[in-house]
Amino acid sequence: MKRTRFDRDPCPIARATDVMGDWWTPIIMREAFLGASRFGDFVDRLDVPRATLAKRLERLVEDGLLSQTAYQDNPPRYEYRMTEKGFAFLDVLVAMWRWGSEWGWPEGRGPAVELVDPVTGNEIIPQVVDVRTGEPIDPTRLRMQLKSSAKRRTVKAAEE
Amino acid sequence: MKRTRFDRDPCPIARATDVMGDWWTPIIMREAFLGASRFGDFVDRLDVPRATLAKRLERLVEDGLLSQTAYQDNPPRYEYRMTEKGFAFLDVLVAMWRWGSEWGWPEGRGPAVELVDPVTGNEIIPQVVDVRTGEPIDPTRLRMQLKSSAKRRTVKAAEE
DNA sequence: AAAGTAAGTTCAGTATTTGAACTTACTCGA
DNA sequence: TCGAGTAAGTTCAAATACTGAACTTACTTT
Repeated sequence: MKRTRFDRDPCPIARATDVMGDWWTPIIMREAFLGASRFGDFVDRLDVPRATLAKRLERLVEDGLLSQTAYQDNPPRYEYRMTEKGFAFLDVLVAMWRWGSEWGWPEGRGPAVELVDPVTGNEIIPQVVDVRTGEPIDPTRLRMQLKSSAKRRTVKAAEE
Repeated sequence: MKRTRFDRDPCPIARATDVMGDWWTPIIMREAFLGASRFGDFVDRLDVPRATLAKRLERLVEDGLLSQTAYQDNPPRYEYRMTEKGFAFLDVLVAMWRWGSEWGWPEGRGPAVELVDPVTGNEIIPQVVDVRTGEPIDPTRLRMQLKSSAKRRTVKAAEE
């Protein structure tokens, strides 16, 4: 019996879960973003078990969030770098940051870290919005449904 | 040996990972948001193993993302409902949706589902932005650091 | 009275995670 | 040139976690 995989699921949330739902993976991506690139960088920063780390890096490379570049041949040694797909994933990490900051500590306390723009020095406060309106997502006005293109096709088929 | 927990980690991403990094949890939260409330609702919609589901619901209640309300006494039966903390988590799901939609399918294909506003009928395209500027997060201008309040205290101490 | 329902729990077999020790192929300093 | 050090894994055994199927409990319906 292996773990149920979501990589063929029609829902984008399930597909994302399949990639980043492995224990340690979001934290490994955080460190990759913060500059870790070699195996030892991750080991030094994270006390993650080496066996687990090796498996996670392998999968992240397979899934295209990290790329592997040899920096030495014998023995072969690699550097792991964020790909475009990996950078895009940052939005998820940042949404987790926001939620974790707001809800991850007991009342009255909060994290001792913050997000800043190194150019302006301003604090960055992430928020998820709708591109069309620029407004935050309203949970009471959010539905998931078959795409209108698929719907249209169905309607069209029904009309014929 | 038990799994390394991140619920005391100083990083908000780690705290979020601790809650939602369990396999099935994001998908269970998706269904809860879509209206599932009883044990059987989740079983019907998700073919999740009942034992796993029971454990996840228990932990989500413990962590305050779902609340448990008895709708019958003997035998005791509960309804699981989203709390404010659970609704806030929707931002993370929605960020996962966006990333999953864009990167979870092979080139040229995409998911057959979409997010819509049921009032206007418009598609909702989620994006993570900085509240201050309204602009998307630029991965090259994002640093995580000790909070300025902590820094200020240090600077002040140094000045004295 | 028998069958069905709802929400779990129990079970045994796999799979995964963990920490510690081991491996490989250099590189450096004495 | 010998021994120690480094880097990136791999291997191992023990502990957990996940899975699907069967079981339980206390009603409710036919």
